[in-house]
Order: sequence, then structure tokens, then C-alpha cells
Amino acid sequence: MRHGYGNGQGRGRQWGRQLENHGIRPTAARELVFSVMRETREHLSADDVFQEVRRIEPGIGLTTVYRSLELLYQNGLVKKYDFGDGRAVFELNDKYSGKGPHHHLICRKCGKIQDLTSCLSEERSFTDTMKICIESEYQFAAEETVIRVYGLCSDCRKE
Amino acid sequence: MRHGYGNGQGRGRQWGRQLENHGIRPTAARELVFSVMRETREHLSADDVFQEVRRIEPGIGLTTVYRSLELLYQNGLVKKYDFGDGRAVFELNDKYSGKGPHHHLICRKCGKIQDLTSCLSEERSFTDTMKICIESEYQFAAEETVIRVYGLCSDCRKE
DNA sequence: AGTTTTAATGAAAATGATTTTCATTTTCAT
DNA sequence: ATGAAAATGAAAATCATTTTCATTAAAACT
Repeated sequence: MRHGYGNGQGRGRQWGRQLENHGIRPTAARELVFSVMRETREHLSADDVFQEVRRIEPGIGLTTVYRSLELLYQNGLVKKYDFGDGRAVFELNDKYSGKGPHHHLICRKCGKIQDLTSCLSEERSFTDTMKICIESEYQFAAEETVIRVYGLCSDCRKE
Repeated sequence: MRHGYGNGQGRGRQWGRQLENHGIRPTAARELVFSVMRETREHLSADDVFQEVRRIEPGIGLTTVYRSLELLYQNGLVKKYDFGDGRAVFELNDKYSGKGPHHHLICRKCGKIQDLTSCLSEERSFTDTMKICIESEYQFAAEETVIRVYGLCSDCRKE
């Protein structure tokens, strides 16, 4: 007898049982959402994830994708961004993606989002300095610094 | 004979004719929206502005407030932010507010947004360094750097 | 001041992302 | 295998924002 959507142990994609270690009840839908997040380097919207998920398991609903992404977000497995276009986008948290900490370059013309992975040493020392400054000036406990650089990407500045 | 909503030249609040210099057709509604933006130090949502506007001139609609804010934004008079709570907030552009350039501290618990106006020299030199780095590494023409620090505000960390 | 032209406005409807509701199904400990 | 608790899907609800369109106001010309 088969239950649910299968467990990813067959011939196809392996997506089973990554979530148990994170205190999240591992259901087929959640594992699949997490699997999709692990297999992309892009920033995906909830609907992007849904489209990919339904390709693999058509029975899963958009609502569940929303709920799964929110759960992964609350548990620190994915990051959630709003780059100002009216929808959230998600990416795997740095510590699971192998990308390392990074920030973003956003083209104001075409909207493309690039990862900013160079220039990290400057960024690191800046963040540390700021943290101390912010603590003493505002009694604010800084946890995360988000840096976004808006401008023109290499393609758009040519035109 | 009176036209429109009045011109703010009477006994009450003076809000007339600040916009002509900015290439914006100065209508009563726009002047009033701009006036509200100039008189607050807060970050206001479109609805916040609408509530304040209607207190002064009840005839003005929310749609017009949205349109006016967008126009002010497109013309660089106000800034528009999305701090991730599903709505845009606006504040007067630095050069009209007397605040000077600044960034934001956002409390992850209560959602309060504070201006980060100290620690500016570090921030300035960091931004400049990054700009050069980003130019050479990504051929990306950096125009504006947005820095947000998430954490716990002084009130919330007590509890 | 009166007329014309063009742009702005308000109300209501439309949109679109996200959330909620609720009846059904799945998971997990027993 | 069984039952309690949690997760799911479909549809409806929400909520910020945008669009539509008939009306009104502003600016340019008499």
C-alpha cells in the first residue's frame, strides 16, 4: 500500500527525509519544497516553487507551498526577501547553500538580481564595526545586516 | 468663486504651491500630500497619509493619495520602502527632510523602524569602497546602497 | 472672464499575492 | 492497526495596490 506522494526513494529524484534533523515534521510536500530550494541557485517566488513542485508531484497545492516555505523560513532553512516588486522570493540559507554569506545587486532597469559575493572582507569588517556602533548608540541588538545595491547591471548600461 | 479644495492660504495650514519648482503640476491634492510628508518624521504608509489628508480635506480619495505618492516618488521628493510587511512606506527624501542620508534599524519583534543616523562616517567610506569593488568585479554601476539592520530594539530586548 | 484642451480625480471594480477556513487526509506515537 | 494531532487542498477571504471610466479641475488661449 502506498501513502502520500511517495518518498523519493525510487528511480527518480531523491528528496526524502532531509527535514527530520531540523525539528520539522517531514512530510512529502515539505521535503519536495525543500528539495526544490536546494537544487536551484536562483531566487524563487512561491509560485516559481509551486510550478516546479507540481511538475514532479501534481497533487500538491499552492497553499501548501506557501505554508512550507514559511515554515522553512521560520526555521532558518531559507531566506525570504522582498525586492520591492510585490512578491516574496526565497533562497536557501547561506549555511546550506554553500554560497556563503552574500548580498545583492539589483538592476533598476531590468530588475535582475545578482549575488554580491566579492568584496566580502570589506563588508565583514563594516558589519562588525556597525554592530558595535549601533549597540552603543541605540542599544539595539543587531542580528542581521541586509545590504542591497541598486544601479545598472552590465547589460543595461550598454544600451 | 472657489475652485477645488482651497489653496491653504487661509487661517489654517499653509500647504500651497511647493510643487511647481519640481516640474509637477501643482494640484490641491498633491500639495496636501506633500505637505503631510513634510510635516512628519515618521515612515508613513499610503493609508497613513490618506487618513491624515482626509482629516484636513475629506473629499480626497485614497486612489489620489496613491497616485500622488507615486508621483512624488518618481520625482525624487519622497523615498519608498518595503520593509517586508506587505505594504510600502514613504518618507521625505533626505535632501528635503534635513535628516541627511540615513539607513534603518528594524526590530524583528515589534516591527519598529528607527533611523540610523550615527555611524555615518564608517558607512560612507564603506559605500565608496564597495562601489569601486562592485564596478570592477561586476561591471555594475552602483547608484544607491540600502543598508538595513534587523535585530531587537532597546524596548524588546528587555522583555 | 470665457472657452478649449489636457490632465487629474474619485468611486468602483479589478488585480494579484498571500492567508484563512474547513472538511478531509496523513503522520506518528501507541 | 488505531487514534489524536497535525498537515493538506480547494475555495473563499483579505488586503494593498492598480485600473477603468465618467466627471471635474488646471492651464493655455482667446
